[in-house]
Amino acid sequence: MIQVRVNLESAEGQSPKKGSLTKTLILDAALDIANKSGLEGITIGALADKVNMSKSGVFAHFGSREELQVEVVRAYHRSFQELVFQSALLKPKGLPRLNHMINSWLRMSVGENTSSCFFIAGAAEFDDRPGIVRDELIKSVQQWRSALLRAIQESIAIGHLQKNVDANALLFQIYSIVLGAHHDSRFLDNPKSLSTANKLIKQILSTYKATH
Amino acid sequence: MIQVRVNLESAEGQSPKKGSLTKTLILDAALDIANKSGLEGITIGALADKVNMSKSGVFAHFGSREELQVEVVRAYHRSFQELVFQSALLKPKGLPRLNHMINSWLRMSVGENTSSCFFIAGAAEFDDRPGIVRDELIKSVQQWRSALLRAIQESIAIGHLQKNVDANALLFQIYSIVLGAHHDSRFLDNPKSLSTANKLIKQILSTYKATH
DNA sequence: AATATAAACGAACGATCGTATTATTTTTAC
DNA sequence: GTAAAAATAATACGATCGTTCGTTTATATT
Repeated sequence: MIQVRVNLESAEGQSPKKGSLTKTLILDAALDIANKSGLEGITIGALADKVNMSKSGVFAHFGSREELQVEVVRAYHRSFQELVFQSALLKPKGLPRLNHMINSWLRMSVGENTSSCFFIAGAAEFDDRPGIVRDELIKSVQQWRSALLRAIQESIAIGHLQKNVDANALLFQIYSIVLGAHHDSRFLDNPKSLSTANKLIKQILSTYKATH
Repeated sequence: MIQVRVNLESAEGQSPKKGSLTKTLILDAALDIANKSGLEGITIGALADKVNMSKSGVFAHFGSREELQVEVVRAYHRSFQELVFQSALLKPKGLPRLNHMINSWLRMSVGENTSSCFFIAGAAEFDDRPGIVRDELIKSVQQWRSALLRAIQESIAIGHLQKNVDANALLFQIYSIVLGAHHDSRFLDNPKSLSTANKLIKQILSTYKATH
């Protein structure tokens, strides 16, 4: 199981300043809540209980609940980058890397635990709610989609996939399958959704595979 | 644009009894709200404003907000049945019927308007919230999936699709694409999502098409 | 027309939420 | 060790929510 944790961004100053320590603690707890109940499930009161602080104490670290949610998205994005994206860069370009990206993303989104992918759950939560949280989510999702698209294009350029493959269409197809797995797993409680998605992606990619 | 309306279920008694009239009115307004803001966007106060009634007046028609939401799901299901499913039965069995089901569903979910498919939006809203609303949603979705599966199986039996097609896998694939289109349209504001989905489904079905 | 029933209202309650204000404690810096 | 600064707490406010209750109005029945 892939677990998301906050990596504190103590880049600039080298004195952690205690305050940023607890802020990390709070964000960690917020990630936990959001994993189970979505970003809208993050309530300052519940968060305060979880970290044994007063509401106002928690609140003071962020200017508003919206800002808190934005920071949660950012924290998740950083972890996602690390766990899914950067680890895929260790794999060789082309299909190996693309496959690795998809697989770890799938495991993260449709894992055996109750957790869920923010990019998917958040999209549904905020698709009709404009604001900075939605903006931050879109930014993250587009970045992730760009990474996937790049991996597809590289697979084509290298010769792993056929030259005439429509990269954008394939991206849409892959993204849809992950959405489908997420849906079947979380909503319909279908335990086979992960393997179904894996099989399907394998099949699709093999269809597009270049004959060498 | 496909518009969802409440068809009052005055099957039993033949005197509409005024009360059920306004109940229909309320459900209609609730459908309107839910289309834009989801089932959780249905608030009794907002609903009362919309139909020019008092909160308690609205409330009295349903035992609770949850019951109200359940009735909204049921009302949507009836309309869905009528607009998408029953109209597809007029088409000949096999691929024509299957295509019709998918197309009207897609138009309904990813139309140019701001509306959204309850089965999709509701799934995301209630995938982590147990209760009677979730149960009702699952019931509806499973019914719709069964109908789609049947259409696929008939297409195979008739000989429109190859005999070795995995019906359940194809169902998953189709459902995922609609989810993807919904996602791209609602969250990413991609205006091409409908045509992308249509093209992809056409391509997939043609791959599985039996050579006759 | 009189009566019984159903529908709608108005006001209030209790809970929860985010947030602002003010005070207190703890940490940091010198 | 002491003063400045940062972190946390205590409290309260206003808003919104679903819900309850007693009353009034409208409809149906005889």
